[in-house]
Formats: sequence, structure tokens, C-alpha cells
Amino acid sequence: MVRAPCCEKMGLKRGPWTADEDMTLVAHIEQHGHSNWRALPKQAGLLRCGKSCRLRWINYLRPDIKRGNFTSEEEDAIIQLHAMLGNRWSTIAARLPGRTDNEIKNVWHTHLKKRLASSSKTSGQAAPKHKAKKPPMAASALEGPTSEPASSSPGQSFSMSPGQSLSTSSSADYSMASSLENTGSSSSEEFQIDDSFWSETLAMSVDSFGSGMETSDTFGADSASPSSSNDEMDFWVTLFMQASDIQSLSQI
DNA sequence: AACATATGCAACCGCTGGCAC
DNA sequence: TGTGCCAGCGGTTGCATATGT
Repeated sequence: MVRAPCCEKMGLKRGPWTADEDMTLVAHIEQHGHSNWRALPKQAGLLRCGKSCRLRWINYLRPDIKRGNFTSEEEDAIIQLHAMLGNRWSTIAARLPGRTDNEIKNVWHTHLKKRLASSSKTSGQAAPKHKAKKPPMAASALEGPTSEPASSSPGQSFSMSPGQSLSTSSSADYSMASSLENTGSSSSEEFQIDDSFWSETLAMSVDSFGSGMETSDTFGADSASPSSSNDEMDFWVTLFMQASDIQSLSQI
């Protein structure tokens, strides 16, 4: 398929946003919304492409963005959700209010991946050294209050045994399997899920979610509706939270 | 103090799926 | 039904800053 270029390169500014540009974008969106990103920069008088505007708004300027370090709870949630969902950053972000997919992706690649790798090697030791948080760059004046600095989080591993397979099928399997692949290198013996867990939990969950969950297409693109898709996502989140709880209890 | 290297984050690039015509 | 446009997503890059030597 022939595609239109992302944006006309000529005359459009790139690179870091200035505070003025930020204010212009915020003011325009507050006044007119962002129904059409492509037309927005022209309407707002910005020399940026719509894509850049959208990214800036979503990742930095949205009023509900939570700035500041991730808490250990958030990091743990990301680890667990990534184990479930793989690199579906937007889906993971949807589970973490105020956090963006880009931010989560960055945190994963800079902190959490290493943390998992080191914990798999040393059983939860050797958290990466943290350097002081650098001050925000452009548009810091627009930032809301930042959240409390993250407490140094203990090394933690969340993984399933590599050979573990699911009894469900199709795209749900794909999702889970891909997440297993993604975390395969960091798998450890710390958290194992056996067949009895799955049979029990799935039986429980199928009851609570009504019929159909055990069948295919749970994650497929042809899911019936967004709401059902959310339900399905809830299912898997719930499933893993339960798994986590069970594991925690078993360690007591 | 100066330089080299590592780290973290904002932004960009290219692809995909959905939708309208 | 095919085509083109658009928004959204994930991977990657580039740069500023921190840290080490």
C-alpha cells in the first residue's frame, strides 16, 4: 500500500520541544481538543508534524501524567504485567494510571530488564546502581508536582518455569507464550506454577467470567468488542495477581 | 580537572490496523 | 472491494547528564 509520508520534512521543526511550543500545544488542545492530530499543528501555529504533537502531548503534557520516579510497587506491577503481556507497552500503561507507554518502555529497558537479569543470576541481589535523577529538561515549568521519589526497590523475580504451557489455546496462548519468551532468560526457580494451579485458577476464572474464556480468540484482533477485550485483559491480570498471591502465601 | 564511558529519557521512525470513501 | 489517510504502537536513536578513571 502506498503511504503518505509521515509529515512534510520541509520547514517542520524537530528535536526537543521548547516551553513556548509546549504552552502553545497545551493551550490549543485545551481549547479545541485533539480530534485531528494532522491538522492540529497548523491550526495551533506550530512548526511540528502532527505525530510529534501527539507524542509530546501523550508522553509529557497531558494533565494526568504522573511525573517522577516509579515506585517499587509500580515497578513490580510492570514486571508482572510484562510477564503476562510481553511488550504491549500501551496495555501495560493502561494499568498504571498516569504513566505512559513510552515511560514504561524506558523504565523497562533501563531498570527492570537489568534487575530481572541480575536477580535471575544472583537470586535477587545486586540492584543496579542508581544515579541521581537529572532535572527535567524543556517545559519543566509546566510540570505538575512530582511524585515521591521511588524507594530503592528490592530485587525481585517474577517468572514462570520456561517449560510451562497453558491449557488454553490460540491467541491467548500466543500472548502468554511470547511473554514467556521475553522473560525466558530471566526465568528462575523462584516462582513456579504447576498444572494444579492452572486447572484450579482457570476453573475459578471461567466461572467468574462466564462462558467462552476457555475457548480461542481471547486476545485475537477479532475479539467481539473493546469491552470484551478489556474483560479478557482483566482476566489475565487477575489470573497473574492470583498467581502472585499464591506464590507469596506459599513462601510464608 | 579533564576525559571516557555509562546511563536515562525524550523524541523519531516505520509499521500496522481501522476507517472512510 | 480496493485504496488512501490517519492514529496508535513498539523499536530505536540521539543527546544531556552522571559517574568512573
